[in-house]
Amino acid sequence: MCGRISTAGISADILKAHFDIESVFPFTLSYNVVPTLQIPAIIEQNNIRKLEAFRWGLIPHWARDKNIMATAFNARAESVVHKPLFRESIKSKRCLVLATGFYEWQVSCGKKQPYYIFRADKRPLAFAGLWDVWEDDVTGEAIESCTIITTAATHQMIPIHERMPVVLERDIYDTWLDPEFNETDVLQELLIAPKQDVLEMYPVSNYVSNSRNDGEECIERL
DNA sequence: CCAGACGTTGTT
DNA sequence: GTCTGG
DNA sequence: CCAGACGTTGTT
DNA sequence: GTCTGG
Repeated sequence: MCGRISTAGISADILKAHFDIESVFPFTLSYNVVPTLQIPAIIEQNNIRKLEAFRWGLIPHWARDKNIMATAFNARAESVVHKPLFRESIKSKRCLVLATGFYEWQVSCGKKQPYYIFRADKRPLAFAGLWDVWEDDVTGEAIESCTIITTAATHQMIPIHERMPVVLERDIYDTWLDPEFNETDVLQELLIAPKQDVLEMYPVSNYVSNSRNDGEECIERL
């Protein structure tokens, strides 16, 4: 799993209804959302922000230069609580990264077949995410960055890929978004046991494999 | 103590 | 910032 | 993550 | 092979 996700079909009203949020930002629908584009995110309770402002890949506030952790594009649920890179964010800078679905490439016989994966109930997915703010000592430039947490694939996903993003359920949102809550053992429990049978998937064309491509064709069933 | 690392995926 | 390795 | 580029000079 | 852009 990586940053290739889709916001196809999400609207502000849908987000309000599903996430119990009072205000949302205006944003653009995208079928093939790459890490730096319009991925909505909820940061803390009742405060939803456009992830466009965020850089994909967590840059911890203590990083000497902003490129040092360019490859922290995912965090593993199994270790996120203990890793120096994530241990601060996991305590008080958790967020939800919202999408209607994501893509994963199944490799067999050396060929890659992309799949579109989404909730069977058609609701938006809420990925468990982390964020942080990094400031340049010299220029004062501030960069907000984020990442999502991955876990072992559910039995449904296994045929396609070994890992998948942590998809949180509605009853978890409040706890996950509460910056005061920092019982890391409880948080880890939430992450490592993904709910089964929540997702549905179908193969899509290779059109989506080029991240410059966007539009309905990305999620058309083959 | 100080210095240096701090990450994941996928592929080999 | 905080942990690990030496 | 995957796909695609990977370069410079001079001219508009 | 490795980096960049999306």
